[in-house]
Amino acid sequence: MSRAEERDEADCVCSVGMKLTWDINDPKLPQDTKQFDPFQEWTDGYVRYIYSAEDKNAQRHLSGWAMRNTNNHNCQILKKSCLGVVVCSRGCTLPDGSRLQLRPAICDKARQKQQKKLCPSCSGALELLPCRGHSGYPVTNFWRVDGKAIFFQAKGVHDHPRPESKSETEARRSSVKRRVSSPPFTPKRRLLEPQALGPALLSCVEPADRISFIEPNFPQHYPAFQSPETYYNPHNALGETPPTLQKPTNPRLYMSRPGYEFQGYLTSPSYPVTSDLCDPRSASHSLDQFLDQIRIRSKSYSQLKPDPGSVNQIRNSFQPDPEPYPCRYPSNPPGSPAALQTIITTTTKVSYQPCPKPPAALPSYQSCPKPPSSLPSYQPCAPPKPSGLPGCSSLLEDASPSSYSTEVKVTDESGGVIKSLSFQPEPLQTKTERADGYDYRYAYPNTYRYDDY
DNA sequence: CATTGCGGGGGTG
DNA sequence: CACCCCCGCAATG
Repeated sequence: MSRAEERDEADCVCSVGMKLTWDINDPKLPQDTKQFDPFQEWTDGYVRYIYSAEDKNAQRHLSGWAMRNTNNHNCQILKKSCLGVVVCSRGCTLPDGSRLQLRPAICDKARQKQQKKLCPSCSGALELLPCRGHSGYPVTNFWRVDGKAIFFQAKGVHDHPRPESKSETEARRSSVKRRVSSPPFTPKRRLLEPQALGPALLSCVEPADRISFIEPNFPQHYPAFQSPETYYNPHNALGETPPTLQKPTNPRLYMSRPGYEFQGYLTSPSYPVTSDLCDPRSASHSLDQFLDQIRIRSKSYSQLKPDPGSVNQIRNSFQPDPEPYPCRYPSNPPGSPAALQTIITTTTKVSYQPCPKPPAALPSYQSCPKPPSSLPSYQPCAPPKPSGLPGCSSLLEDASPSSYSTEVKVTDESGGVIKSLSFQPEPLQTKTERADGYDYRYAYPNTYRYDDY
């Protein structure tokens, strides 16, 4: 009966995590969460989820993206940053038409070694496309255990194609090993990413993998069959959980990396700027998103790395924003009224102010050797208890399925205070995401194409 | 051998 | 001070 399932499959427009207003740095996170989000393998954008502490994948802090541990000197919160993706520097096309997009090794050494290898397809050099999706820095994921929940928050929008998922990489490894003893398929393809193999390989090495990785309520991420439409939206194409939670493909994602000349990863400069505003993510006035937009719009595409400095200035002048990120409404066309509403409404953000250290009562993320007295740099934390706002828990309680059972239900999720964004939502034309003619298959080769088979 | 998490430490604005 | 990154270490598989 799983409430979560019911909700996801239905028309929930918002993840449990997004429904509530919280920030990973809050001294107190929403308690008494009654619903959890199904695990999200490929999160992208500024999202938050609340997983059950029982969720294996969440426990492992898994992600489809290659995330490496980053020291944030805060043992309560685990921070990981994206390593990007390893591609063929020639941008060659694999036999099946897709492109090589390997998962960067997490270990620095292993990664260097990995990059010395040659493209299995054209023998060209491999190249690591670093992630700069978060104001010029890699996208970051934060994990924090609190009570029976595992809070997840992501910051940034990946500006590079997806690498193999972890399970794919593992599958490839084991299959490569196996091949040594008895090669079942064409060796050449074997050397390529599993995704290039399509169902064939998957069917032989993936099942267990996938099952272990994907929770019951997790749709398979490699649809056996895909309609032509689906792959326009790589996220959906991958059958990600609540399609609703996935952002529409964003053409700009591949624009900000002018340094790379292989066309495969670049879109035409004439990408629709408006997509930003059509994108639910743009609806947020959170600092991060704000920065992102500024960066994307004002920086010419010629600058590889927006200097973090200027970004920081903006950041500093902007109060940290425990921002209620707007919900996504994937199942809803961006141009639909409901979507529009979602876009233009958002919860009032609470001003941030330094708050007294939580009385060391913070549930420790993991055994934290440090004496509680010296709680590691705890952010200028949390919105002071918005006196006017209902507590999170009560919110939760109220968040009965009925209160958000339709996409149209967009208000009040965070406590009732709603306001419109400072920037006008553009006329929501039913954006054509491929206005630039960009072929997302290359951006997201992981997206199987039905014609591959 | 790779992954994961921890934590010291340097650099920057 | 917050944030970024690098590095090495240890446990684990």
